[in-house]
Amino acid sequence: MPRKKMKLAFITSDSERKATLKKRKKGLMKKASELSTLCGIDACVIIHSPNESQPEVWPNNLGVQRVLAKFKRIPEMEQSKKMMTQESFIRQRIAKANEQLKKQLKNNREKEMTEVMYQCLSGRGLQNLSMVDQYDLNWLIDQNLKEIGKKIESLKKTPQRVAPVALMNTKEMLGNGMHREEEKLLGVDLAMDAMKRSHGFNEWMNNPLYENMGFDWDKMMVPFGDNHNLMWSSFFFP
Amino acid sequence: MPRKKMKLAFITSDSERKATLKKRKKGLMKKASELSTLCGIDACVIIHSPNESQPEVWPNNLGVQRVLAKFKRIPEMEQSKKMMTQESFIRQRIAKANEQLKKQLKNNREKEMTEVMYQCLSGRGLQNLSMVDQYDLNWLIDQNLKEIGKKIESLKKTPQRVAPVALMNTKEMLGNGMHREEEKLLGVDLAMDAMKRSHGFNEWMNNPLYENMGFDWDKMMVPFGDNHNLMWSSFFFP
DNA sequence: GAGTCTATATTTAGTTG
DNA sequence: TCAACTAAATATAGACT
Repeated sequence: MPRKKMKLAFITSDSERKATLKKRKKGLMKKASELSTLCGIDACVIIHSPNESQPEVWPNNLGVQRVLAKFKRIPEMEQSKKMMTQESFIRQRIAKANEQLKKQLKNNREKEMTEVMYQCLSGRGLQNLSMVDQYDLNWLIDQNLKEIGKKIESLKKTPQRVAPVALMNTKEMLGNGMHREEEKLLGVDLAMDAMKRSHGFNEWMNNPLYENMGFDWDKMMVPFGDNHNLMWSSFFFP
Repeated sequence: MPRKKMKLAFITSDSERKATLKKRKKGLMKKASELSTLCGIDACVIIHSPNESQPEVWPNNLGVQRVLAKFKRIPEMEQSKKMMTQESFIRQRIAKANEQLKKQLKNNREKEMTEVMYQCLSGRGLQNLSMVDQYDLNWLIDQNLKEIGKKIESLKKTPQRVAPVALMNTKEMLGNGMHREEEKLLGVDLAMDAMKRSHGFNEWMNNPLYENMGFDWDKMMVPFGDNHNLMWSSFFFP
């Protein structure tokens, strides 16, 4: 909806509500008409406006009767089976929104961890990281190393000897810090600019942003080990 | 509809039709849901897809039953009165489209005549103009002169004496050609650039563009004098 | 109120994986 | 066939008449 994104709730102003009803009723009828024409199907729409003794229908009285006749023919039990009920419809939309949220959160988490990795490589230590963060960082580094490994494989034909890096133990690297050469391999010099902001990760873990947003964390959690703190890891980096 | 403006007709390709049905069905349901929420009304949608024993309905079985109960309560005779039938709905849309077309055509005609006026002022004669064109040109010039008159009135406080131009007889001007000063008043020098194209107006009157477009000229004509050739004039410049 | 206009929001045809 | 994406087409909220 234009000019302003309005929220989907009952419009309290009488005049506005009436205007919207008029516009959208027309729109709905048009859509029904198009659907029927394009796909050659039988359909009907019935709208009971307040202060109107007559309902407004599409396509017309006869059409509605015909569609209703078909509808009536279906036994009660069957009707409630495959039908798209209002509830299932809303449920579906919530599920979709949650999925997108999840994707975005995973994305954000990856970016956070990438930043931590670069901070670590630039010399600042890991002492402020929680177990969860360390776990995710580990995962992220492993992913990067895998990619590097692939790249090295594809470069094997050249005479330079760089392969060993890919075989190094990740925890060793984290513990001992990396040497200048490996840093280069990871593109540190080029990406150093990305290190502008620095978050307190414990604060982030309790970020109020993710509270009260009707997001069912329990349902989304996939068990992975016993440690409840591993929620993030198990969910985003299984 | 995106990417390409598709024509509103039965989609022959099975797979495409099915895909469209799926998308649009969802869209229609969403619209119905929004309308109901925003305006607090009772409504229902029923769609019978082929190869589906069950119809798909909004909002749900119970909701449909309730809406139908209300619908049934209305006596047959009344039902067909105020209802928006498919026919009246389409008729309405055609009327609207025709109105827009009419507006556009009037607009175009005004532009054409403005061009003719400037051609005339730049020295080329009127010998190729039909009676209709001359009539409309006359109308257009009168309009322009009225505007000039108004402007002059609002400039009366200044000492310059320019008023007489607005009082000149339009036909005299057309017949005798205008003098340099009046030309300036009409903004000829500034607008001379607009004179790029030149149409044969008789050709234009029979322009195939306006044939076979389902446009009911007879119904749109408003009688004005006996001369059938005055159609344009009477319609656009009454 | 009922239309008209127009800047945005939403829908969706066609495309891609 | 399906879902995701994207660019274009449509729908429409708010402003204006």
